[in-house]
Amino acid sequence: MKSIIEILKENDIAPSMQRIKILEYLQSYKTHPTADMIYQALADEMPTLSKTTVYNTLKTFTEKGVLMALSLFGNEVRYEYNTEPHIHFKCTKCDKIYDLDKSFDHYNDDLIDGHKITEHHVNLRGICKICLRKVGD
Amino acid sequence: MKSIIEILKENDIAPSMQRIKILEYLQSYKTHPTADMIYQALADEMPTLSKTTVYNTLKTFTEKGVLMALSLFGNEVRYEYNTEPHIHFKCTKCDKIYDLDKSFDHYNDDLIDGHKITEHHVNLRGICKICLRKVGD
DNA sequence: TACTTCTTTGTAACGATTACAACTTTGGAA
DNA sequence: TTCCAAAGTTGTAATCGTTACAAAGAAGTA
Ligand SMILES: [Mn+2]
Ligand SMILES: [Mn+2]
Ligand SMILES: [Zn+2]
Ligand SMILES: [Zn+2]
Repeated sequence: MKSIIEILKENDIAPSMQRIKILEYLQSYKTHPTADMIYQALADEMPTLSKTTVYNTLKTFTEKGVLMALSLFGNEVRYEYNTEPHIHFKCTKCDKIYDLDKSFDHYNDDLIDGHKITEHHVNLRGICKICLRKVGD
Repeated sequence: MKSIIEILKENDIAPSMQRIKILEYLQSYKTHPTADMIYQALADEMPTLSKTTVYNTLKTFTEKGVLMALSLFGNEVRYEYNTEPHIHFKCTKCDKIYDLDKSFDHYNDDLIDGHKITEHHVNLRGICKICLRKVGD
């Protein structure tokens, strides 16, 4: 598997400690965290880390295509390490985000009604299986 | 066609002047406006209107199912008067939002992997036909 | 070394939204 | 009618996520 430093270099991003740790975090935790969640998670290990650095880094990563930024019902942006196209489901009870591997037609690089499509997101909302079970109690 | 007052009453919402004007606006202008855009548009006609009222009203309408709230790439919520399921496309150049009538499998009321689906959004991003033409210049 | 550029940091500012408490309107009892 | 409780509206302050900015630090290069 490709190392984090290799991934960064391939994308013309200098591999600073901050950037390595942030990408490492997103590679390990597939929870679609917000910038703040990432900051909180790394703050112990890196006491001098600045939240601005987290935002800067996420911006850089997203622009270079290393990460995907998601807008999933709410006014905060969530990030994930880039993977195959997949569907997102967010539970209205517990706010957890699930990846669904259901297939769907995706139109990236297509032209629809004359518009050039560069991103395609399918976002579902509802009550997750765990919360459904709790409601039944 | 059903009157605005009828729509409100059917949904157990008392038809105040503010609520009528806000729903009227969303019925007439299919631009997926933000709360602030609605406020700005109505402020001339209703000088005492409060932005809080706009937020309260949009919340009520959304909870009652009169409106749909959309999260389309960005940290502000957009609203539209409820219609048939359709795809949204947002231009990264001009930020305009287009409705696309392309059909897609939608899973409302279905169960996927044990999760109960209540909302299904398909959001595309790219460069709209108008901005594509400008780029060519 | 000195210089340039990139990166990080802390603070302030910003935009969207919510909390809250006071005020106003409404729709029934009495 | 008059009175009151509930519902609705308003303005202000607070909060949250994010961005702007300028200073400080690190790294690379001649
Ligand atoms: Mn995902
Ligand atoms: Mn629409
Ligand atoms: Zn849940
Ligand atoms: Zn455009």
